[in-house]
Amino acid sequence: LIYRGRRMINWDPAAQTALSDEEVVSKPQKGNLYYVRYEIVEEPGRFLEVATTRPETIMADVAMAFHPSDKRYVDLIGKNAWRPLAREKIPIITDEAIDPEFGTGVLKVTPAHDKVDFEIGQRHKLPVVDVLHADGRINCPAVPELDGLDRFEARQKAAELLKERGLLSKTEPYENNVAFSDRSEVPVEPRLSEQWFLRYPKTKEALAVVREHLIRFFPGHWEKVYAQWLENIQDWCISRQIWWGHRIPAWYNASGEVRVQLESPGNDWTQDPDTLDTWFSSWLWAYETMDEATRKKFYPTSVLVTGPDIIFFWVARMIIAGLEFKPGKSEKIEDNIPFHDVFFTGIIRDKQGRKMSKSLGNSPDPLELIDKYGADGLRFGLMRIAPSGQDIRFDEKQIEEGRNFATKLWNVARFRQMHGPSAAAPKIQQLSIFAVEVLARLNETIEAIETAYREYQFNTVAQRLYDFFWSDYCDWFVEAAKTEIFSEDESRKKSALAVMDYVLSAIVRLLHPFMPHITEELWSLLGLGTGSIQFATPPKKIELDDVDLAKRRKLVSAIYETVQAGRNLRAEAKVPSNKKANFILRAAGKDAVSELPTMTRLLNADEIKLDRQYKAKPGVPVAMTPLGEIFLSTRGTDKKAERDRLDKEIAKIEDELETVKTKLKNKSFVDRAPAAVVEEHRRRQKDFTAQLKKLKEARNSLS
RNA sequence: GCGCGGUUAGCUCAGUGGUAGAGCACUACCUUGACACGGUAGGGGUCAGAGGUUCGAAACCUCUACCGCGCACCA
Repeated sequence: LIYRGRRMINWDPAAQTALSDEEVVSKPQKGNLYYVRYEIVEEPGRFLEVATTRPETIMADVAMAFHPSDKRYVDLIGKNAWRPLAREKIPIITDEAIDPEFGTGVLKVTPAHDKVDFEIGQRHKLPVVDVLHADGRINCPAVPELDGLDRFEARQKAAELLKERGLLSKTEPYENNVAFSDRSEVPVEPRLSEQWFLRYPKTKEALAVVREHLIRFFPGHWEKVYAQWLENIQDWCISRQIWWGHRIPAWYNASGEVRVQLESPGNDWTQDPDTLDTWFSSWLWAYETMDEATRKKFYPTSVLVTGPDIIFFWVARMIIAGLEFKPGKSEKIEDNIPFHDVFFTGIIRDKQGRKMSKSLGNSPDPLELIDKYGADGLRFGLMRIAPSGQDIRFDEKQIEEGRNFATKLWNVARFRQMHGPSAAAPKIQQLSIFAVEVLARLNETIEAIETAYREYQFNTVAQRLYDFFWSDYCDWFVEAAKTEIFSEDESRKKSALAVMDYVLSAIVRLLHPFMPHITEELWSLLGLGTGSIQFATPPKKIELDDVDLAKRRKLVSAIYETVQAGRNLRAEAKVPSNKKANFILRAAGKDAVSELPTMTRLLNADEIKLDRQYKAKPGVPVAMTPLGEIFLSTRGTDKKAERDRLDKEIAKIEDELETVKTKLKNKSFVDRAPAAVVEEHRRRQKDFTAQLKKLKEARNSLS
């Protein structure tokens, strides 16, 4: 598997070490394309022109080449050209690797400094002439003007030399991709060098365990990236000419023998001075962190959480290492894989979409963010915007939302604390319909969260908790429950507080992974762990089957809708928020009678009069609700304003009615759509028609 | 060149076939007995474009455009 060999590798001239393919990144670079003339030895005065970006390596040219089918140069096959720097005869050959479309269709073959050229050299048994030092300076005493110069200075100088000699016909600006060292950020040199390599074992198995989902990737599309890498995998150059890292356990003696072992074989042996690629050490991490006996038994990791940028460096290699090297390897392949799930996080980018980096200085300081928004605010804000597998565009606004959420949580707890102890857990049948509603929604939230957790959708978990807490709990339940909390009836009050506690404790526990500090604090401050209600961790869905759940929930949503319609009337009629208003409800049934006090509170009303016979004066603002018509009796009559409002409302509903009608007239829809969908449309048609009739009556009374 | 994402409100983004959503920003009203880091109401979208599948498409399929990323090439 592991061998030492002399091959073309990626060389970092700044760090002066070999690199693996994964440590090389290509970047577009602006440069020049130099058109250089090589004189034909056999035909003085005739020149072969070649386009190159690297005139400083001309001294290392060992041949000129073009594509065998290229008719322009056929007569030159077998002839020679004069190398213009370090003048020497070099053969003219043909090779399939040359692209006739590029430049002049002629390539200068420089096996020492280019991978493709090296391969051409091998095919044609050409020599390798190396004209670079390890640090990237020119090594060519034959051309004293260039010898010792840095490769980039030499490029300029070489072009000047050629120009002086009339061998440079033109220079064009040119942009190409240049391979850079990820480590030193300088262009890499392809270099023939003696290094240690690994021929990857178990690549087929590594592909299979992911394809067959013994290891699952989240999100799944990274499987394809992983597969693509494994399918095109090349041997891994594992030796580094740097001093930090594990020293390579290879020993040499004077007669050229090599031994690979941990201990020195004897005095006349010297150890390889090189170290191992840091990832060659890291890929053993899954089991090598444990002692000898333990690592034979199991892997401690079930889930690997990491960034997709190290899928090749680490994830893929850990899988391979597990399959090949796991101590106490089992017959069963699933026992040898180092983890079962891999969760790829997004990479946090700045507002412009750039990766955060020290050199750009675009990373926010976490400590400053914590100062401003709190540790929990930061954590929650981040979790809520962490989309599965997408990169995250960082915006401080989103952390601010996290802080606001934490403040909201703190404040509702403070409100709760002002109202003393709660009762023992009340029977479901005795709860208000609003309490039943919030408990039902808590159940739905718990269910949704569990599903999301299973798929590592942490943003969904955070979002569901955010919505449930802020909207269902604070905006609706707590506001509705104030009727009972502020009532004289102690038992009703305590029973409402008990539900507040129950739901709040569930919220605190569900939020704990996202906001550990504030939830811990509230848990003890509010005594949520010591009350009379027994709490399950994690919170379980509460049993609601024994009440007439659907009926109660339908009434709650009718009430909430009516409240919203009433609030809208207030706002439209410009009744200031701090002024009490009066409403009249012309309702068909009496379901809502017992809930009028709560509706009155939610509407900031003096009273809501239930009047089945109410004859509205023309111009009294009215809205249609599931409970009936609600009138805003506070504002006398402004016929014009009311007419405009009704017209707008009528137009809106007519529009929706039209959509529904069209669908129901469509025979294929009625025949083919699921019965429930058709039923839903029929119900809406009925509702809209009824609403429209009443709205039009009100409208007509105004004209 | 091959592959993977993306394109939804001014901004950042949710949304896996059935009435287009959230937060911020914006407009109006409000410091009312938890909260102005707040409450209530409202305005704002032919869901990048074209074609197809379907009773029905933001969603599924095909193509195109643009943005981002990876791999390969890069004389």
